[in-house]
Amino acid sequence: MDKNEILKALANPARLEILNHLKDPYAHFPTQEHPLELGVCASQFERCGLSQSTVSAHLSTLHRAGLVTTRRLGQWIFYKRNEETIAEFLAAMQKEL
Amino acid sequence: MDKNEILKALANPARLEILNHLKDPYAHFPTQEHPLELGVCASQFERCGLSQSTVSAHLSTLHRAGLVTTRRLGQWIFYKRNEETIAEFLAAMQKEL
DNA sequence: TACATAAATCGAAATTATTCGATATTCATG
DNA sequence: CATGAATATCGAATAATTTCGATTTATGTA
Repeated sequence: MDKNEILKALANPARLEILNHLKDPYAHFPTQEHPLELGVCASQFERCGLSQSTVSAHLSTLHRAGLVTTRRLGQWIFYKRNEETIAEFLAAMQKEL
Repeated sequence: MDKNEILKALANPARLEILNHLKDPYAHFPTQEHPLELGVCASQFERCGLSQSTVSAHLSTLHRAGLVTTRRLGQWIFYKRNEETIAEFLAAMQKEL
């Protein structure tokens, strides 16, 4: 867990919104064809008003920081929050900040 | 409390180090002439290997984010952690992240 | 194999962050 | 009022971030 990588990833409103929307996929991504239990696929996040390539870059940043997990199923990649890393980060911040 | 301002302020190793060193001034700034109860004055942070103007800019960023308080005494400005804002931020992260 | 869809990557432009040295400001002291 | 010390601000160079459209890659399907 790289704390600075995580802080840099969180220091952006769009990425914070992505992480937040992932907390309740049923509320925020009701249009997804695939079951939301699998996760949310990348294209769904374009409703935040960003282009496909920008969304992809943000998701890559979140993944690099360990804040989301990915799971490929066919041509789709499903994203979920990585609650373990998020909890570990929050605990570290409580302790060290 | 602007969460994004705080996250941006924290997403930098130098500023994180400043905040951390302020947790135990007696350990990290034993050379300061003035009593450390007043806080730590800006020039003390130059021991982190950054120039005076760079340190000043980092302290300004931390102050703008509300993470430190300042107190002017004569020609010195003493810095302390703003534990209230830090605690508020940590609580918000626990709740919202 | 050809085509369609999802996502990643590339290249470029605009903005923001980081850092410095030099200069300005603020305040105390002689 | 002149000087010195602490801090802030300015201007500039460089690097990193953000964003896009275009292209590429990977996968599934006709």
